[in-house]
Amino acid sequence: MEQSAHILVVDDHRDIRELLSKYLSKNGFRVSDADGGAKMRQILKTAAIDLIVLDVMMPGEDGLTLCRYVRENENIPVILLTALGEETDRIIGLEIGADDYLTKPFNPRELLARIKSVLRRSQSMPREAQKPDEPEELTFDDWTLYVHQRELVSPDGVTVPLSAADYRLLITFLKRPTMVLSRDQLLDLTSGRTAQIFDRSIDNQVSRLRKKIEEDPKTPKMIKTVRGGGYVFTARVTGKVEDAPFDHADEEDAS
Amino acid sequence: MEQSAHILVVDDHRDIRELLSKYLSKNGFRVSDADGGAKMRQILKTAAIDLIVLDVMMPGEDGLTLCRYVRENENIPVILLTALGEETDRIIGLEIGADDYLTKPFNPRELLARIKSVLRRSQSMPREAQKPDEPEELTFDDWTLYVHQRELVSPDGVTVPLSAADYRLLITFLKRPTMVLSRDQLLDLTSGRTAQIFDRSIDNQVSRLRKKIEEDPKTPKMIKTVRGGGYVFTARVTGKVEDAPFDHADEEDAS
DNA sequence: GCCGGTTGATACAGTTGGTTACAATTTCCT
DNA sequence: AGGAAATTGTAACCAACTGTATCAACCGGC
Repeated sequence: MEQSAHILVVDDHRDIRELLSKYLSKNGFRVSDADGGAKMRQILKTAAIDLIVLDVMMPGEDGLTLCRYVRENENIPVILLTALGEETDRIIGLEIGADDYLTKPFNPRELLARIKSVLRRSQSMPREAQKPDEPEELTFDDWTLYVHQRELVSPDGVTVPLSAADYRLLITFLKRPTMVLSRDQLLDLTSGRTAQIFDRSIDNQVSRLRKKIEEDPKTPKMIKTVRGGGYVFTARVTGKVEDAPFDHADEEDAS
Repeated sequence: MEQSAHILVVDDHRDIRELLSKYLSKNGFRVSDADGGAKMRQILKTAAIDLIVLDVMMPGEDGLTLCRYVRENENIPVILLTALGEETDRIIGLEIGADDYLTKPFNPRELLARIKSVLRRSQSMPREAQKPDEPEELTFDDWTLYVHQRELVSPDGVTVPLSAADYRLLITFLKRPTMVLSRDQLLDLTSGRTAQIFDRSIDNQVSRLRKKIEEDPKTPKMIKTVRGGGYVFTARVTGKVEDAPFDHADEEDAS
């Protein structure tokens, strides 16, 4: 982290984005911006963002949703911008895991101060440590997924190659065992996309993953279908946390 | 896939209940209401509730207590109604796990907006929190249903394949043994649908399930018909809880 | 550019479950 | 008791849903 931090500004108002971008870059930050969730996710995939400034009030996916998404899928501090009096948002925002918030209208200098403070905090105390008990190995039905290595080892000890999509789908399931996940949710959780009308890509992905991990893919034991509902991961999952301070090789999803 | 969400309004004032019920159903929601904790619990047993609107100020069990109860026993988002200025309640409410709150007096349209927002959030991002003490195995008359695995094993130890609908119906019964459930309730509990006039799908589903688990489907021992009333599951059900193996915390540490 | 691997789209076959229709059963009413 | 009406059981049908083979677009690495 020798060079300046890279800030992502997410706001639906173009003028605010431009204002903030200009102001922040004048103050030595690298800045990207996004007008909504889709763009945000795209940028997160292609750039190493250090901090996100996120407006709560946005059409479509609101800021809280996106904040939670970031929390779930990335490891990047978030500062929320809330409208005056939206105390709910403020409190919920912090509960969801925002690192700070600012009430609009705000003084840009104030934002600058918060950004520096949050960056200082998150650098001195790597968030990896804050993120409680992120398991390093996940075991299910005699299989083991070594999360950091993205390596899946079968009950016989054979390493099964997982493609990027396989891995994303599998870990999405492993984090939510026994929970029925709709295709929409799976699509959102694995690739951040929203489903097209006749989108069958999740079915395909499930089918492919089943071929790799199910003994008999025709009668799956672990990934069960819920007609009209989606899929469930039914095997018992146990997570093992090692106390290795590790830098996330994990966040760079397929770019 | 979704039809209209089913909202439960809990308030001790009859006029508020009626007002909200009317307003919400006019806006396309299905609504039930309860005047207190007892009724609330009863409804939660017999209907598939998607969201609860809960008044904090109530005689007897207050809203915060009930909110905590819901959090611990169900997986349903809660919106709290608090009196003006009761900031304590609000904050405690959110800490207890309410998903939003509204200060009385409020504009019904505001409530509507919050409801939609919470529903959107809870649908796009399923909460990972799991209900504690959820039985893992349910045994009835020498049969065993492995809940997480969605697998049913007969007295001879044979695994009987259950379709998604079979499973939903069976577990609905197993959770409510000796309770007469009307077709309407069963339909709501199994698929969240509301019955059409000549809806016989539950009868069919019962018939199909009987063929799988009754020794003699013509004279059922477990799923009995209550003419004019619905169906009852009459076998004795015992549940076995294994200690939760993996309480994966992606739950954020409250600041 | 070529090659192996990955992933989404498409197509088609196999399943599921809601609907319908009708038979069987129960209730109710003379 | 006899018969009509209401209720329930279930077979059969079919639309909707799901599994997966196949193909095409794409991507990274030589």
